Amino acid sequence: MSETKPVPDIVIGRLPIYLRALNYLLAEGQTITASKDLALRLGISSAQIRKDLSHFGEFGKQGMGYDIAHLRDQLRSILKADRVWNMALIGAGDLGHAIAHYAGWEGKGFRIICVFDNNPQKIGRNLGRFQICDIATLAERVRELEVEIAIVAVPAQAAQSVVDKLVEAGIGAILNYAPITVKVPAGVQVQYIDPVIHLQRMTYYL
Amino acid sequence: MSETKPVPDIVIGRLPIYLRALNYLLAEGQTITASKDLALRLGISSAQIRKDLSHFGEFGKQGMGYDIAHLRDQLRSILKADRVWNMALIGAGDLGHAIAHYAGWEGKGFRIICVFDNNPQKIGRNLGRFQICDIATLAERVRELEVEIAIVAVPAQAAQSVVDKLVEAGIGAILNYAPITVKVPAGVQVQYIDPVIHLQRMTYYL
DNA sequence: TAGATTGTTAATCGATTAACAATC
DNA sequence: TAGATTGTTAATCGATTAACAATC
Repeated sequence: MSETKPVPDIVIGRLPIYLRALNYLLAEGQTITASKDLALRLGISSAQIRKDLSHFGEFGKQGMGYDIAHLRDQLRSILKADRVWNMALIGAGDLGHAIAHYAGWEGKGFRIICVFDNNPQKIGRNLGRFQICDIATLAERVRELEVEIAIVAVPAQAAQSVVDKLVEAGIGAILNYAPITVKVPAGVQVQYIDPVIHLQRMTYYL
Repeated sequence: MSETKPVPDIVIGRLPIYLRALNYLLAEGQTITASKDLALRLGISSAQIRKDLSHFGEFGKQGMGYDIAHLRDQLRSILKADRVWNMALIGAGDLGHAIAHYAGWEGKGFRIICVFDNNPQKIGRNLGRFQICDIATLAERVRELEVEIAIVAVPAQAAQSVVDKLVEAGIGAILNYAPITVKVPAGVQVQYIDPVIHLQRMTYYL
């Protein structure tokens, strides 16, 4: 009888946007905000923001709004952004190179701790501060290093087989930069980053 | 009386995914596909694919499915992906560097043709094959070079003012890598790329 | 023809919004 | 207290799906 409906994916998808905005407001030195303020900043209705938050509890005070630091902490907790996540990077090409050097992770609780490739020319060489490992050693290293998230930066043709290996190795979340939709078993999370897709979503309107 | 409802944004958002899959099938040497095939590959219902396409015309044959090359051409035309778009890159930091060197654009009809920064230390220097220009010269260069799309790769604190300058200069589409939601007038397109947002959308489920 | 798949309609499902009592 | 804003309900809106006649 304790049928709790899961929070819709679309709501979860907005929480990181809220969290990002709250961090920004904090950095600006603000301490209080209202759903109307956030709504104006984010281009989302205030009712939607309140409704989204209400899935998780009551974080505001009537007449006052929200304590930014408090709401930030709550969202970090809900999203599990209050801990550090170990990530593996698969693919040591140009794209992998850029991702490995990207600074935006650290400080947000995400860190790349190992890099894999299947090219014998690359294995053993360095990519930034990492030694490139043979993808054949993926499963054991993922276990040893307690990797929970993988970033896929291999060519489209290789992506599905890499993803299969990752799933096999017990990875639960994959950030896929390869320009292809991949198949994963239910329960494994995949998110996509493909700039071309975003650009084509805009050119239609130009 | 010619009230034509615009095609929903969410439908436009899926078209590039379809196009990407069709290109992949073509590269694999296939010539025909059915909505059921695509559905299986993309994790989308076949009814939805057919409905999405029906907004733009009748591209299939009953009993047969779709000619891949033909449907690909149609989608390219709808999305205006059958021409070349000139892009300006704003921000010559680490992220801008990675974006400028990213190879995935060319061949898809997108090309960066100029790079801007506001740092006097950087202006005049080279970023890859580009000489970094003063952002103060943005408007005139955008006009001269017929730039229609901008990629924003500046720190969050600078993003809104850069976006304001871009809008002022007549840019109609912005791909924003800065981790902040920006305000633009109606009619200006913005798409966001922030890996942290994608990662946080997954950790909730882990 | 028989089999398959489209394009489209109507039904279902889910998400957004408007409105307001509760309350700080 | 008066004013403001939350959390939540009910109404609206829009998107997805199931089903099937049309037809290749």
